[in-house]
Amino acid sequence: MRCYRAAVAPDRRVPTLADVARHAGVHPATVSRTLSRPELVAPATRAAVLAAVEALGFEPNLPARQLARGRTDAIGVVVPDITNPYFAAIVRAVQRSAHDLDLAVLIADTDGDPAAEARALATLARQVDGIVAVTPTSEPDAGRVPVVQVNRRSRRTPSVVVDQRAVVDLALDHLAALGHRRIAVVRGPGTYWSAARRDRAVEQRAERTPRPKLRLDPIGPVPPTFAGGVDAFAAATQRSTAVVAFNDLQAAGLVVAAHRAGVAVPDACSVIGSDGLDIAAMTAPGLTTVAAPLDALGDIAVEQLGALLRGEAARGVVTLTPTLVERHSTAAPPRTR
Amino acid sequence: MRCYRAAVAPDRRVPTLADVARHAGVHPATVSRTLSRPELVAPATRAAVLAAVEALGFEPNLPARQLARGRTDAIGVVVPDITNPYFAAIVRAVQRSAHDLDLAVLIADTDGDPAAEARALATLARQVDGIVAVTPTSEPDAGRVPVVQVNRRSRRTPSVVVDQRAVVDLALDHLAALGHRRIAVVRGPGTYWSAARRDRAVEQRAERTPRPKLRLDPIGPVPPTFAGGVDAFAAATQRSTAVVAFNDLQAAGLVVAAHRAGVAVPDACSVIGSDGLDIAAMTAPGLTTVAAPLDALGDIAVEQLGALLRGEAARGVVTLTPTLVERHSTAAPPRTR
DNA sequence: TTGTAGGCGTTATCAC
DNA sequence: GTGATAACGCCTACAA
Repeated sequence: MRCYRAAVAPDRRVPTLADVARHAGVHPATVSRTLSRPELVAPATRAAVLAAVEALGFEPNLPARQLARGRTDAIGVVVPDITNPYFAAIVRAVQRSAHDLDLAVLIADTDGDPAAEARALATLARQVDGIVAVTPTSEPDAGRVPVVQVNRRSRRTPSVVVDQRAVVDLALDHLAALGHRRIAVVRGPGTYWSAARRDRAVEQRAERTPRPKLRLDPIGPVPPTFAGGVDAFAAATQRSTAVVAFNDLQAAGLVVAAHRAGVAVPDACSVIGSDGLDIAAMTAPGLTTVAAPLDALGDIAVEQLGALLRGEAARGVVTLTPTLVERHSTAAPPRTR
Repeated sequence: MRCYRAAVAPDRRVPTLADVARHAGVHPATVSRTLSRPELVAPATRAAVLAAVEALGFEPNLPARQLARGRTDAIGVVVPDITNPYFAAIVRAVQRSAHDLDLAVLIADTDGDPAAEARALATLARQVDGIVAVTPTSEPDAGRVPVVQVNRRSRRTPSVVVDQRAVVDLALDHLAALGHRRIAVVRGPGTYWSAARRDRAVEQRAERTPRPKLRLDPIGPVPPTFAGGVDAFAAATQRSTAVVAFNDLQAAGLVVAAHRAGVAVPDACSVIGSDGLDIAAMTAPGLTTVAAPLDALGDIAVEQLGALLRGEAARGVVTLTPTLVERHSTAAPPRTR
């Protein structure tokens, strides 16, 4: 069996600023300046320095730079589960935006465990300048570094959230327009900030009683997973002609459970999801869903964090508006046909 | 609107080793020792130091430590797209294993762009001790830091791969046992190492002609996506009674396309996926699939990298064996019923 | 425009 | 067992 070893440079250690300076015949400080503030250095020396940098293949040692500068130029992002497409989408957006700001991204996956979350925060806090926390179930405390929260608002930190009332209205208005009058609304976990928020929106909607008047059946709380959706199907379709899921995973579960039960979607039962994940397009029929602006969620979180890092004030709470994506899991209720 | 600023400690700067030393009435070196090699310090002093650490809320400055130690205790992982559940699963595994080794994880998402990939590698290489590269389309060159590749073998670096021949055999044997004799095999992108590998396995299988003799229809190359699967459906079912997809995303697309075309799965057409993602359980019918040991892929990659970092030799190539997960997208071909 | 010098916070090698 | 001291590699007033 072939074996491999770390490719240790056989003789030459990695070049430092001093090496470059020697090679270019200038002082180390000049090299440093050439790299960080080129405009402060004469074109001729600059060229010489850059040539030397090139020749030696010099790359600044980041820990040294971080130590001297007092910052890491990295941010952390903590999510419960990176394999959940919802969080993956946010992480991707964060990663991109951070990259545009020349910030590295450290990631921590907490498995949804509050203890792991606290640990992750503490660990991250020591090696990044700021943190984007996507922690549905608990409020993060990162100690010294600034935090921006996604999908949870708090008094202590800026945050960017999705307007849950708009989610509810978009879903219910759509179903109402199709002719549904009795609608099951699947609740998310009681521990989720956004679920609590949505519950309230549903209650308020019931109180506001806009026309047409809807009868709303709260179901659950139900885990925000595919399995949760499967399990909730029976209860959800007991009395209602349509179901609003807490998220797309649940909605996909509902659709599959309907299929198994021989219930036609959307003809016998409408299902509407939430989040607008890619998988919503991958069910049969394709899922009508209330799409959250996932990229924007991440982008704005990073933007806010960037402002904080520059010492600027960040807006307290940014509320993003969802949009309805119509596919084929919703239609008029059976009796009106 | 409420505004927030970075929580700058109003008066007290963050405590350093020297502060702790002063507080405990010992020399800074003793504090350092207490933290990194407690067994070398007298119990009494140790207690005093730890008390001081506690009292001041001291946490070592990582960049300083990294500079002094000459290592970062972090690894990087680069993937084409973190929102692809396949890569997300690997990242999760990497993240966990790394955590167990007290290594932080930096993540880079390259969007499948080779240029971005090279950039990501270069950037990562400067801030981590090693890299796990999941780059299906190209061979990474990270310069000075050791690299372990996932799902691609190379002469230069250790790697951990899935046995593509076993994937092919598992899928074809399963279909053959059900009675299928003419089977479409959807090819992955020509740029993927694993796709090339699988193509070869398919060819070899055709040559080996085990009984029963199968007629294999290669389809594509087809993008390894849901849309790719949808598009490939017509061609794949032209002449065959079963389709082997390149991965689960494609398989899900095939199933949905079948549904749209009014073709019953598995009664009229069997579909088998590959990878064993969560979404394979989320289609209707549930996807029979050849599951790759995704967690093991990540775990072993980190393990190998860990060995490299400790200066030990790593095994050259670790080949992992997939397993068949039977669900409900495969059945006997129509004519045998 | 460039050089000087001190410091960033920790570790490691010595003596004591 | 503990203290002194010199790196680690870079940055940045400040001086020239």
